[in-house]
Amino acid sequence: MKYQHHLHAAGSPSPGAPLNPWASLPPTDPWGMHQHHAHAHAPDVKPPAAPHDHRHLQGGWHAPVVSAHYGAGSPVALHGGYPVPVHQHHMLRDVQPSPHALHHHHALERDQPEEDTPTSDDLEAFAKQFKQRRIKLGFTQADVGLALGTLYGNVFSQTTICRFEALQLSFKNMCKLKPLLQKWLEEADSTTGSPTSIDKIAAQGRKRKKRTSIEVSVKGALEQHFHKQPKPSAQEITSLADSLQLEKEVVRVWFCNRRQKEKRMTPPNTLGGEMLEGMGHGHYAHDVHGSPPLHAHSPALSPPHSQHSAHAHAHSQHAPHGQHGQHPLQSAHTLAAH
DNA sequence: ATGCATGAGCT
DNA sequence: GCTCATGCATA
Repeated sequence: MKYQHHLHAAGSPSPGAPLNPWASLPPTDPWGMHQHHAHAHAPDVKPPAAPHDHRHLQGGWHAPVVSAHYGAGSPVALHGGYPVPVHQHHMLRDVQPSPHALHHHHALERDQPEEDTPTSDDLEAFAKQFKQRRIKLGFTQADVGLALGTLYGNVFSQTTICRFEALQLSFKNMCKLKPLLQKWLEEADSTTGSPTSIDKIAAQGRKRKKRTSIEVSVKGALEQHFHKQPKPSAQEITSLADSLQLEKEVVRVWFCNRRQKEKRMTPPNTLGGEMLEGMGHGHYAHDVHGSPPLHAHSPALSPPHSQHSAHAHAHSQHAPHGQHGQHPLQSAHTLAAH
């Protein structure tokens, strides 16, 4: 029960959407934020008012109610505060279509596939195109994230932009972000040459747990268990955590994150070291950095079929398997010294 | 570029 | 307690 319910409105984010009237911050701040500006430029910004305004994502992200007093008065304030090589616009919009971009339509203008749900291939093509142009224009992933906030009210981190470009988000998530990035691309394109600096506010102050680093050997053990039981019970987690000498919470989160990975568009390689036998040369099924061969229908890949049943019950939680059997074989290797 | 983490929203 | 979107911190 995930996708079915509310179908996203990814198709039309209504380009004509009025610019957000920057609202003011709500009095309630779950974030102990109140920190003065961190001049220069903070690594990233996080609107204190709405960390991530998910009030109801995918139902069609609504308008921005983000707060933030970005000193941006202009609708188009990009650049984060570093020299931006202002390039001239040129470049065609057409950038190497996928070898299989066969749309019996016109091979031209393949921006908005139709008006609704894009296909995995559309996303893949767009992501690639996006990255290319972004770079040509001289923007970093962080810049784009910020610009989106200034432009539409939804700020995103470098991480998210990066993951979008690498197709490391769920299909649904990709669909949600595409329209925004697409719009940004247009804006950035027509604005090539109007550097506007904005202020970033540094809202931080949250006490985040220090990232616990899990040893490789331990990760291997976790991977192994994951293959046997992707969704261990609380009890199993406890004992597993115990035997691995990790906090239960850490283990629980690890599994959650691991599961999420399985659902990305670009599936993780759960390869052990099993393919080293027999073949003296390792040749992976696919190149992680070159041409993503993501073509098998993975759970996250299957676009929500144009089904408009207002009721859900078919839960797609399933585990379609099909490409699922990536082989558990994970060498446990060395013991963990601790 | 990614690993671990937080949190909203559901169940 | 899970899923999902998202990001700080880090490699």
